[in-house]
Amino acid sequence: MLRSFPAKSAPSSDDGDIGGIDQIVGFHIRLAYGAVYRHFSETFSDLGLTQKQVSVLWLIDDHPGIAQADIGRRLQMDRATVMAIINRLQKRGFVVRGPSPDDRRRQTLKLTEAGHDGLIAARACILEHEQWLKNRFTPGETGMLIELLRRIHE
Amino acid sequence: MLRSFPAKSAPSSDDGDIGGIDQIVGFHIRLAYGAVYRHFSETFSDLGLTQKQVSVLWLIDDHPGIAQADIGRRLQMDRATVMAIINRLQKRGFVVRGPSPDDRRRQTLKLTEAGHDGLIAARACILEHEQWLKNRFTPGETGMLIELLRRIHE
DNA sequence: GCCGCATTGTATGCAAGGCAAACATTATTT
DNA sequence: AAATAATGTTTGCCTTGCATACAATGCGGC
Repeated sequence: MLRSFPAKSAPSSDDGDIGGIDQIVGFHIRLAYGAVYRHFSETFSDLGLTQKQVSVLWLIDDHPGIAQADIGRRLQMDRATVMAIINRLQKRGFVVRGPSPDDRRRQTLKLTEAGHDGLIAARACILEHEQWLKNRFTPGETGMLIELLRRIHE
Repeated sequence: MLRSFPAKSAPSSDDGDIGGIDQIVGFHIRLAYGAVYRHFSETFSDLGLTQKQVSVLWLIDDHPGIAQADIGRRLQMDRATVMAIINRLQKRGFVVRGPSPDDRRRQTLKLTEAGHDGLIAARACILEHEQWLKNRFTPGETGMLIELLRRIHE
C-alpha cells in the first residue's frame, strides 16, 4: 500500500477502491475518455463511424476545401494519421480529394452527398451521446468542465 | 496558408476556431486526453512505459496477488486487453504470474524486483507529468476537475 | 533569378489498445 | 447432476499514433 503521492485528504487508504492512483488527474482523464469512447462506439455501431472520423467529417463540413494538414493542426493529429483517416473516409465514399487552386501541394477536401448524409445521421447520434454525458452535470458544471479541459489541450 | 478560414455557414453562433463541434463535451475530452497522452509519452520515452502499463504496475503494487479480471474491472479494460498488457509486462520481467491458493482459475500477479524499480522510476515521472497538468489549475479547480471526471467513468 | 528550407501529401512499417469470438478449466448455482 | 458463470488464453481484425522516408511544391534570403 505505498502511497507516495500527495494524499491530501486521502480517501480510501484502505483497499476500498483504487490505490493512491486515484489522486492522479491524468488517470481520471484516461478513464473518462475510455468511458466516453465506449459509449460512443455503442451509439455509433450502426453507422460504423469512430470519434475521429466524425470529427473530421464535421470539420470538413464546417470548412469545405480544408486541407489535411489543417485538419491535423486543428484536431492535433499527425499528418500520417490524418492520411489514414481520410483514406478510410474516401474509401467509403464520404469525402473527395481535389486540387487546390492556389497551392499545388495541397488537396482540398469536400464531403460527398453520402458524407453529408452520414454527418447528418452522426449529429443525431452525437446529440444522444452528449445527452448521456451531460446528464451528469448541471449546465454550469458542463461549462466549467469544458473550460478546464480546454486549458489542457489548448 | 489558410490562416483566415472562410468560416462559412456556421451553424452555431460563437465558433472561434472550430465549428460547432467545440460545444461538444466529448470532443474536449478527446482532445485533452490526446494532449495528456502525448505529454505522457514524451515524459516516459526513456522508461518505455505507457499509461496503461504504469497504471497496471501501480495497481499490482497496491494489491499484490490481484487477478487479471480484477485489473480489468478496476481499469475498465477487456480481459483480452489486460492479457496483452500483462504479457508485455511479463516479457519485460516486471510481473510474474502465479497460482491462486483458493481459486484455480485465477492467476495471482506480483511485481518482480525490476517491476518495483520500474514503478518507482515511473512515479517520479508521473509527478513531473502531473505537475505539467496541474500547473493550469488552482488546487480547487483540480479537485473540481477530478470530481467531474469521476462522474463520467464511475 | 537561384538555392536552401519549409510545407504538403504520400507510402510503409511498427507498437499499442480495443474488442469480438472461440475454447478449456474451474466455481457456483440450480 | 446439469446448467451457468467466471477466468485465463489465443486469434484475428480494426483504429490510432508515430517515425521515417520521399517527391513535389512554395517561399524567403541572397
